[in-house]
Amino acid sequence: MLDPKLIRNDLQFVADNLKKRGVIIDVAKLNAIEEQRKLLQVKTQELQNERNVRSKSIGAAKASGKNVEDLMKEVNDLGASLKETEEQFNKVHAELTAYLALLPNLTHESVPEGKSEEDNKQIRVWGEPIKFNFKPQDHVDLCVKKQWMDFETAVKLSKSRFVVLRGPLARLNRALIQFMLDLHTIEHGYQEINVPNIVNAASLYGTSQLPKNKEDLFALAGDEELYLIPTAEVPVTNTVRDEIVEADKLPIKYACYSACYRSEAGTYGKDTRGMIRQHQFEKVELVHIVRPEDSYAALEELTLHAETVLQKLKLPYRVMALCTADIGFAAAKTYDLEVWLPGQDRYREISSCSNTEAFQARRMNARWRNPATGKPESVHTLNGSGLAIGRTLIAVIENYQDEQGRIHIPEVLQPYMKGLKVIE
RNA sequence: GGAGAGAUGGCUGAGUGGUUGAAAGCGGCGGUCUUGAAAACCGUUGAGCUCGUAAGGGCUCCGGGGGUUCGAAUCCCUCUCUCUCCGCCA
Repeated sequence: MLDPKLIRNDLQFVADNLKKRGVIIDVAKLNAIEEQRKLLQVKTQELQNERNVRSKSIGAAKASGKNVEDLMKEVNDLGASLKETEEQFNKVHAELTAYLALLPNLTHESVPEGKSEEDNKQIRVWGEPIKFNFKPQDHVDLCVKKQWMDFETAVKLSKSRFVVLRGPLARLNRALIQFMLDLHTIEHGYQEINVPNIVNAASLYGTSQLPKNKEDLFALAGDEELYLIPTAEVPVTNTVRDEIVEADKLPIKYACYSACYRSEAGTYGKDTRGMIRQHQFEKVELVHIVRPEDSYAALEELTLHAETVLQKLKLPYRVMALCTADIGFAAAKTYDLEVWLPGQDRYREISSCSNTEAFQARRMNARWRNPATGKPESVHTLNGSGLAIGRTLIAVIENYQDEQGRIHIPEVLQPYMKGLKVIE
């Protein structure tokens, strides 16, 4: 949610910023609705005040034994017009709130302007794509015939876009999870957290997967409105919903392993081969809750923490600053990490690190007590993958293959594989 | 799944229709005393919205939503959650 005060005071500024995303808002119409809201709110409050004052006088009159019938009749008439004004106000207010909930975050001034993902800006490159002296295979060719990776059985069990992992690959998958959690908790100072994988609508509204991106979610059948999490960002960030965090508790840094579930609506025919795009995948998510003045330093830090995973695995990657056309709904600024995949002969997204500033915090009513003012103020929230497990697994498989189709185990993972150096 | 009890401010807890945004205690903050600290004493201490240049007004909130009433923390309906007992269960 954008700052309502900013909407009121400088709507043109908001409109100009959103235009860079390709979002056009009707400034005149919005201003008119806002004007209405103000009028009705003031009128409602005036009538409420009158009712309160008169009702109190009835109490006083009654206590002194006077006849109160005329007084009561007067206030009764007042009640009707109050009710009507209240209803009008509620309607306008709800309309305004619903509209604002659909507006994305403003982008930071450092975000490159663009028209499509083509305009994302490369920030830095780490490592170089390996030159194989044979034709590298992709993860599907490397793993399916050995039955380490089994898409057919997954379809039988569920449907397309699921996978079954077996034996050494299942173990390698687990090793990656362990390695990442250890790295972030022991070396990067994160607190490990384990959270529900099923959440309510309020949580999804808080991190802004609702109301706008409902079609990307798996909803549970039943009387209650519940959803599978599309990312641990939802439950982890919502831990501070409706809280006032004391200043000395900040920054809060959580590392969370979880499965993620996405319907991938609108991606038919995209990445249908292999386990690049699945309905269910695993991820170690990083979340920061910080003071507003610290959030851009925190974004750099969080991104570096995600990069460290790739560096320790010796996987070549590049960092991209998403442009105004490609950046997510809640984000003010986003870096994507893209890992080199020899099987596709290109870089693919493996992590997305975003500063949402106070956008989610306002929706969640997540605040901290600013010692400078003594008042509760919105925190800033950040999130990033550190990293997506499935895609990291693919990257390891494809980058660490040899001519015989064996997969070598990266050094940092060997302790998690009982010292195993190669799987074949 | 069945039966019962409950949800009040940072916490404990009073309040069952009329100056109650809410007693009291604890905690927090400020002060007096003290070399310092503790104790004691005094003061202070919820959030959101809104009008106003300001000073200062006003509105809303006692788990959520709805209703009754001139007036609701207090009465009614409903939902959610918590606790106790029974059953089931990883």
